Amino acid sequence: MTGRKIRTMEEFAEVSGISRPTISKYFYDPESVRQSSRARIESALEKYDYRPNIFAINQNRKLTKTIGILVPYLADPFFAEIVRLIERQCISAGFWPIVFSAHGQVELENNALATLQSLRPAGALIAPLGRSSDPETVQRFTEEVPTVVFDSNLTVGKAFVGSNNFQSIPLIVEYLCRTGEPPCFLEMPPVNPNATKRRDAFVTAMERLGLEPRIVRVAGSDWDFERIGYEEGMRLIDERALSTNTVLCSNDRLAIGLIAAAYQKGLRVGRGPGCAIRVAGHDDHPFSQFTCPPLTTVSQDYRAIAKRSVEVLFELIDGIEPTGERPEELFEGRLVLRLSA
Amino acid sequence: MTGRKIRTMEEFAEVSGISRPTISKYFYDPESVRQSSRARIESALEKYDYRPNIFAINQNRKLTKTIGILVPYLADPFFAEIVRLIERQCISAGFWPIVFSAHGQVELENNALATLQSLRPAGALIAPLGRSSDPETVQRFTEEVPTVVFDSNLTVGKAFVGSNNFQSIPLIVEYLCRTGEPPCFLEMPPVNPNATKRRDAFVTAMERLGLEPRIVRVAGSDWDFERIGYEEGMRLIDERALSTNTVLCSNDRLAIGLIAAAYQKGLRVGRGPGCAIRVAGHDDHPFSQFTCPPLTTVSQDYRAIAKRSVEVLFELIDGIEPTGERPEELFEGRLVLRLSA
DNA sequence: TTTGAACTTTTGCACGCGCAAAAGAAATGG
DNA sequence: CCATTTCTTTTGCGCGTGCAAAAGTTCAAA
Repeated sequence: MTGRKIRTMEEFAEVSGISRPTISKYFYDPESVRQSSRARIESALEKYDYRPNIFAINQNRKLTKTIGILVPYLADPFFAEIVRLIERQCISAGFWPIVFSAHGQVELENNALATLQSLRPAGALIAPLGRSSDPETVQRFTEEVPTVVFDSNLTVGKAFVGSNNFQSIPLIVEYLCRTGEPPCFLEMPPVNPNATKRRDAFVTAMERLGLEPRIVRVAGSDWDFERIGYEEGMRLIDERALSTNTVLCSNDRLAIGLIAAAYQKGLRVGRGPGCAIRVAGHDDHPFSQFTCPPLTTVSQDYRAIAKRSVEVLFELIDGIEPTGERPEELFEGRLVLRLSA
Repeated sequence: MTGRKIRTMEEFAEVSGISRPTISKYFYDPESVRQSSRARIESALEKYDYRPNIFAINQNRKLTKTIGILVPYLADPFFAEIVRLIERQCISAGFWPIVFSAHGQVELENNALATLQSLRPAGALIAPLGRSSDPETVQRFTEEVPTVVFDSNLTVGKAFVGSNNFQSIPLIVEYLCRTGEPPCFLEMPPVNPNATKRRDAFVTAMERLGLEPRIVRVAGSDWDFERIGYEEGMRLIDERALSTNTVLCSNDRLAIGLIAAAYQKGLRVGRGPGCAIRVAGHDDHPFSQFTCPPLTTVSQDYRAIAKRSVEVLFELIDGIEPTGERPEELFEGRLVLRLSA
């Protein structure tokens, strides 16, 4: 890294001895120029510190290399993890992922969408807030940029990739019924379609087993699930409002809060003798294996969801539009038996 | 939202009846134009859906409204939370935060730095990987863009904002010594300066109390701290290698893993009678209150760190350079007494 | 080995993208 | 009437893209 500062492609063309249009081609796709040219460019790149101006590039190119990722709440370990996987995929495919979080608020989601759109990304992967999303804004966004929706299935975008709640919930319901008292369902705040789908799946599963589905609604409408699970747990235990010793939580974060409440109240959690309550979750989020006891849950297939979302988006970007219905790819959950239920 | 699509500022100037330069001024700072002009522009904005082209703006303006945020590992709840706070601050000040995560890898950190730099941000808030960072790359970055470093104090950038490990660690060490057996120190993988600072602070604190500082080094060099804490905990318990019943972990994530290991091994964690081991952490990260038992720890002042980092950056952006030494602002930890120690 | 036709890649040039900045003139407001 | 604010005009930011001409490459035939 020596030599004078290079500011423009023109200057870089001079010092590298290659014409500017060719340099331009090179930066779009290094494969698209002759080997000898590429070698000369790259050796010049080692001597001079030059990077094309992103803004000038994007202003003129039809297709950007930017990919927008939007999640409802990045501090949620589920999203943190899935974003991590998605980013990795994008980077290794030569794209530039940019992450936005709505932090649970519509205004921020709309804001992020607007910012994202003005970045003119090649495509976007979005997990909308869900219920509190502003449908019009999301809709308008998806009309402008090729979008794959994941996790939370608003019926917008070109495709959806997520988990099959109607497979995963019955899986754990049947397990719980087979091995002990039938569960009641601790319902997460209905922030998105998953919430209601999981509840409905629970009802169906229980009825199919000839059992009465008992649902416990929780107060709160934000993303502070551990707290909600904890507070609701404290209340339920205090008021002896639990009609069964088994609780299926609609997600792991809720379960973590509930387990904390049980601990606080001296209720032993688990499926062994001497245990007062069984707690199960849904998602197998990154920290669920470290609860005490470790959480029995249904995993979401993080890798598959991330991988497939990105694949579908790349197909969209390459102009491969899905024919017929808007495709919805649902991955199956896997039972993760640990000690809490 | 009616009328034809507006594509350029020129067109928008036409339909709003205001000249283009004035419109330009408005978008840079709505306060900078006369009330009556502002009103006319804003009423036009309601009728026509127009947003200036980001790329054209940034290409020409010296000062962007973009602010880069870089953290080493976004799936770490500590960083997720602090990023959330920082983003909020930036947005409410009219800036556009863009978040990057190094995902624990140098190449990705360098990559993010390069991408960020080419976005020509007004400033950046970065928490470097630390030990594995590429000093040259980080250094070069900070020379080009006004940078505040937080959490992990590499001696680059115009300022540092973080926690005072030499205050927080003694705080909890003294508490632990006062209320039971002196602790040993479960050392996090030395991924960044905090790791070694906390260890040194532990040694100093113990020596000041006339006690022998015992350090337990853990294997692993990644950011998978819960797993590391768990595996190391299992090993320590199996081998009866713990010389004391009290363990101070250099961060909460490690402690969460250790508590899980203790649970697995049937060791009751806490400070009450019948407890076999006391575990304490550092950070008070968002989920520490939901461990079983809830984690005794020292809090980092998230809000203060986020707030002050952003403030200092804004001062830098406004041209207020710190005089004299590169300032380092350290916030104090607060003892958070819960049940684990 | 040389030649030459057929291809492929590179070059030089000109134009355009949407906007900022600057400067002087004109309009507005109190 | 003078101080602000706005308008008009010009120049330029750094690069993509299309075009025709030039240079390079390949390969079979001489």
